[in-house]
Amino acid sequence: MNKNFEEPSCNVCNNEFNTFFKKLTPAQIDFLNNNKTCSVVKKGKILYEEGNRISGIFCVNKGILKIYKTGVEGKEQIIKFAKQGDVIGYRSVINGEPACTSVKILEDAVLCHISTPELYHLLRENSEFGIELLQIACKELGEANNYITDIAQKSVRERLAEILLQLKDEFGVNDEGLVNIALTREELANIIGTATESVIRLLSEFKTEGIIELQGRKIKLLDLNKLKKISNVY
Amino acid sequence: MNKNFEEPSCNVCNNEFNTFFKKLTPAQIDFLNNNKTCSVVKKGKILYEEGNRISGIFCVNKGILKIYKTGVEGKEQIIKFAKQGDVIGYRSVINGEPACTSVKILEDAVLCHISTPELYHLLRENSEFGIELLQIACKELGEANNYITDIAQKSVRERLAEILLQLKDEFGVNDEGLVNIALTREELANIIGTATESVIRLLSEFKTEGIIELQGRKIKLLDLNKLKKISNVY
DNA sequence: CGCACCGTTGATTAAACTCAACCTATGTGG
DNA sequence: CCACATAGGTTGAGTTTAATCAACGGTGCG
Repeated sequence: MNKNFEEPSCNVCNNEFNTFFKKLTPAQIDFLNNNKTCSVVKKGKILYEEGNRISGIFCVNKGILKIYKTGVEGKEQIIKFAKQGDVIGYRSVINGEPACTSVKILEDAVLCHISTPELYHLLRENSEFGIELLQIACKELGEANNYITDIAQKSVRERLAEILLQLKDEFGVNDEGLVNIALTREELANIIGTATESVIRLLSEFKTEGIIELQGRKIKLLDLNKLKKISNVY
Repeated sequence: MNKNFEEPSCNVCNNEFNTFFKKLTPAQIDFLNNNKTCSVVKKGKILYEEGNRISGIFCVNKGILKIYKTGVEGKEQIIKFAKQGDVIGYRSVINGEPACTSVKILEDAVLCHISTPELYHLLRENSEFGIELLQIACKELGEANNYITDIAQKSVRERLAEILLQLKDEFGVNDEGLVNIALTREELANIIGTATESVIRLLSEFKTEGIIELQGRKIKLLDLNKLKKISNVY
């Protein structure tokens, strides 16, 4: 845990991102600020693994995190990503269970840790805060349900198109139009639940069809309408 | 809405099932009792559909409900079932969105309706109640994540075996050893995300292998260990 | 009686996985 | 500095799984 950096203030996160603690009183925000512990975590590090007991939740101030499960024969299934303003680990903390996912840092991150007792203190003291967290959980639940339907019913081609659009929406594009997240082909495969080779073949099909452009791991979406059509999203 | 029946009391549900309102004060339980509206809903009825605005949540006092989404080309994807003690509809109410699932009654049900303002009143007044609902949401979220991994990685055979075990755990068996839920072959297919014919073929395989016994729509699991082995659950 | 729904089986097709080989870039140790 | 190892990316061939299409039997109901 590197401490040679300026710790982000909860007020700043609160103002700049759409955080889940926006209903806290100033005094409660101070409480958070005084009790949280922040750290810089380097790319490649594993924050925690499936089965670990975790001592609290993490707020993401900076960076990109990959949240995944390990399925049959060790195959990784990516559940979601977390970035600036997101909170992770609350599921395990709230249910008092070991983590059911692992978390790996994809881009150097700044994370703030709120311990379980501190979280519960705030949840008990401020019911609006609990409602806020409930909203996050319900939002994720809706997304998970959509995802189940997609994986169960759509072809790999449809799912890949859909994921490319989602990644663009979630991470945006840089000034060259490249989507702001660099994933290996294998990681893309582990999101949509397919084999690496299938992703490679489909990406090069999309490229041939002029729908996308590839620059190593970075992808530019050239024809959003075609992608939407392929993905069957309305 | 048939009113010729005895309305269940929240106290009774609270004592007999593991409900999410066990942290309410007696006064708050009274508030619920006085404000809820109960109804008998017959098998086959659709309680609400994807896209509907719903005016509150439902507690299940009796019956079995099927919660599903409509995916590509109208194909149904079953997300989960609800029974005695379960609560449904909270995701939409909390997020202030239209329902993202449809609900159909599979077995005659007794349902109690709590309106959105009443729910929020209790959530604001009693933070422990909010935590309780948060726990339910987090539990479902964990199940959804497991399900995503299963559908993405396991074969149809593995998934069918797993679902049979889950249905037994969730609904139990009657005195003849038959699992207490009657689903059509198509519905089984719509849980695991496959074609009806595939389910039929696999069920008859399992039967030939002496793993299960079929009596119309009712299923008896004869060899749990083999099923666990097939399903790859540890 | 005839229609609708469900269940079943067989034959064929298509989607996607697996396996294998090979290439490139990058990093490591002798 | 070279030899080698490692990880990621790509392509082709062959195989497997599961979907699709089609036909048909049973059951219940208006």
